[in-house]
Amino acid sequence: MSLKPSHLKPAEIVRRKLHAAGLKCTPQRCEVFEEIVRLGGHFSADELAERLRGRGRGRTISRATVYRTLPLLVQCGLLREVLFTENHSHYEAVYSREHHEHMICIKCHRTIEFDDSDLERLIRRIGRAAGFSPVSHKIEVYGLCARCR
Amino acid sequence: MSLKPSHLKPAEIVRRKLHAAGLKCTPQRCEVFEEIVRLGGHFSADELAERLRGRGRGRTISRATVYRTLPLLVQCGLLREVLFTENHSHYEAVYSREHHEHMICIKCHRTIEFDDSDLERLIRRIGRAAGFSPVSHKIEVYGLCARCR
DNA sequence: GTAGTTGCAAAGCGTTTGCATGAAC
DNA sequence: GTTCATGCAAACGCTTTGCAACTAC
Repeated sequence: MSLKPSHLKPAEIVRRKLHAAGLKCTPQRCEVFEEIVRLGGHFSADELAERLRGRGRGRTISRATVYRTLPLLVQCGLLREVLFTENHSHYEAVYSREHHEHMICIKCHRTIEFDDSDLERLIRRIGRAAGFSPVSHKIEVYGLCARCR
Repeated sequence: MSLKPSHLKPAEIVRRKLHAAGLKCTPQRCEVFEEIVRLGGHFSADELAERLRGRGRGRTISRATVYRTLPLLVQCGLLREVLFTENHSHYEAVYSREHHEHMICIKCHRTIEFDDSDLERLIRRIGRAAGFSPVSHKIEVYGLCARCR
């Protein structure tokens, strides 16, 4: 990431990123991203739409707009998709978070985030060895968390 | 896997596994599994239901039965879920296939299967280090395949 | 002014479920 | 005979879309 999020407001980040991608910046898109930053973790499109429906300061943000905006934010590198275990998309902000993977407890469904540089390196090496140019990846480990064992 | 699939017909495999799990063995369940073995790769529930609808030798297999059967086959270790990129479940047979991960081309959407023992070992080690008892995992690497570069 | 975005409501699609019938054990 | 599986059709929940009004640029 070239932008230093800590020095910029979410609204400004999203404005720059959208423009960089040749997309228009609208109040709705800003508010979608601001809400994502506010909630700070994983979320489903539906969940987010629900939060924004109540939160409409003056204007309402329709479910359709949320669904249309999220793929755009992924496209301009502000979000990524995660946790495809359930049958609907989940996202999280790339902004202000380091890359990480997920461990998911098969009993309590809590998720633990982790990162491991050896793992990252190995994944890239394996990809290249297969004639592949790795761009991104997703690792999910299922098992019992410390509390549930 | 304790069963040696190469020595047994799919119908026999599924019969044993279902009984071992205390589930009934029905012609429909056998045919579902036979069709899965026949097609040999990934598939969605819907896709499979479609194939089985035409294929009904004598009896038809309803979409509902397919949807009800797949989780049972996962439960008794014959299938696993994979590729959650799309918004519907995908499965593949565990039978006769070694554990493997997926690389997915972001351009042509072809998938390449791979396996790496270092990677497997590392994943398990990281899990344990976090106080986690890893049971299974899923790795998806996205990028450009050799042909699309 | 133009191209693109929004909200609404309706449609879409994969999946699940209630119920009466039927089959496995 | 009892318990569980099946097929059908209807319901479900998340997501997408057509359209007319509106807004960023």
